[in-house]
Amino acid sequence: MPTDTKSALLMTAERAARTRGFDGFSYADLAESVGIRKASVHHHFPTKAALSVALMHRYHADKEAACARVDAAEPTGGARLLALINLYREALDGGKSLCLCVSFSTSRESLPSEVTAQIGRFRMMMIGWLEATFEVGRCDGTIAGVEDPAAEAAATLPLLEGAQLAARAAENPAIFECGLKLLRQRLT
Amino acid sequence: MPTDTKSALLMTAERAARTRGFDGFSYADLAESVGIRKASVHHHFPTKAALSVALMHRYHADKEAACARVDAAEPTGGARLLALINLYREALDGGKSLCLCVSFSTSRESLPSEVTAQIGRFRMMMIGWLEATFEVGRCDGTIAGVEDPAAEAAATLPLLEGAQLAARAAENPAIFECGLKLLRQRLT
DNA sequence: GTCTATATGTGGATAGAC
DNA sequence: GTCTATCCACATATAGAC
Repeated sequence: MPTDTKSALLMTAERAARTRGFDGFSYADLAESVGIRKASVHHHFPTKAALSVALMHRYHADKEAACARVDAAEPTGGARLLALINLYREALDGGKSLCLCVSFSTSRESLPSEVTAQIGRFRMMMIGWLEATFEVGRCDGTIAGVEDPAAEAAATLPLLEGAQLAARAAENPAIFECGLKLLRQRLT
Repeated sequence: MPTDTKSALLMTAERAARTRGFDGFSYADLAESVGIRKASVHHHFPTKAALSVALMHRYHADKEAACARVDAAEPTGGARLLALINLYREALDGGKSLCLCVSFSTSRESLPSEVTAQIGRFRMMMIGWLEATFEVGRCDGTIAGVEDPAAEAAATLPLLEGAQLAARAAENPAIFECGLKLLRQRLT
């Protein structure tokens, strides 16, 4: 059996939000992509606000699972951080898209307050993972020059997100690489 | 004599774009703020695309001048970089607004390609200034640990922009401070 | 330069039949 | 669950008078 309609809508909506922004797609767009009518989209997600909450919820769970997989696959702090950088590069999709967190952060006014709260929780989760990763890297020596893991974590997430935003604005992934060069040089 | 209508429109539009995004304000909003009618706004800026170009043009010139003033006022690299950080914090306006470059970067789909090009030129200008500043700081010893001024510059602009974006998303300026803590500790 | 009036399109959302 | 049909609000933009 093919993917059910609700999942197809979530997938299509996430891609659209990440490439064109939350205001950049409409129920009409989703309907056409999935092959149903506008009214049917409203059956699955009564309002666009409800859709945004569902998207962010799924995104948080997905990324948290991805970080756990990185921890399981990579023993060193340096390798883990490199894996996260790679995830952000992949999300950039050659300069055409952003991660959902950055995309939603830029659409603040159009989103319900619940999504604002979800964004905050997502960033806290990511910074927590980064802090633990820098701590591991400090101990095993695979990340150079770490003195304050919490401060490193608080700086690394905005760097990743800002580099992604700049690269997408120019539709040029090289900008992402330039921004991350310094950090990458610290990894063994 | 009071500010002329065109300047008033640019000022109002920039504030609106920075707090609510380019898609977050309409000609009706501008008209009401300035005290004229929608059709009169079109007299000054025929299309919203033309308005966006004018905004970005003015913004580039303003920021370039601000950097020049910093250079004139501060002799050391560390003091100059600190002054730039302060400019980005002020643009955050307590967590309510972004700098125009970040705001426009997030509205890519709604903007004419000329603005995309302007954004690219703006970032090149800023990275050039940052590279020169890191070089000065490296020589005079007021920025610690500088080995590659170009890489530092390429990392610092996305950090500033990403930290601003995250702080605005949560409407919490403390997030900006946390992100910049590490960099600030390197300044004398 | 500013106005009234209007054209035209599109957005999110709902009612009610099948 | 999906459809047709429709509502209403608001967006950008234009025509033409003053």
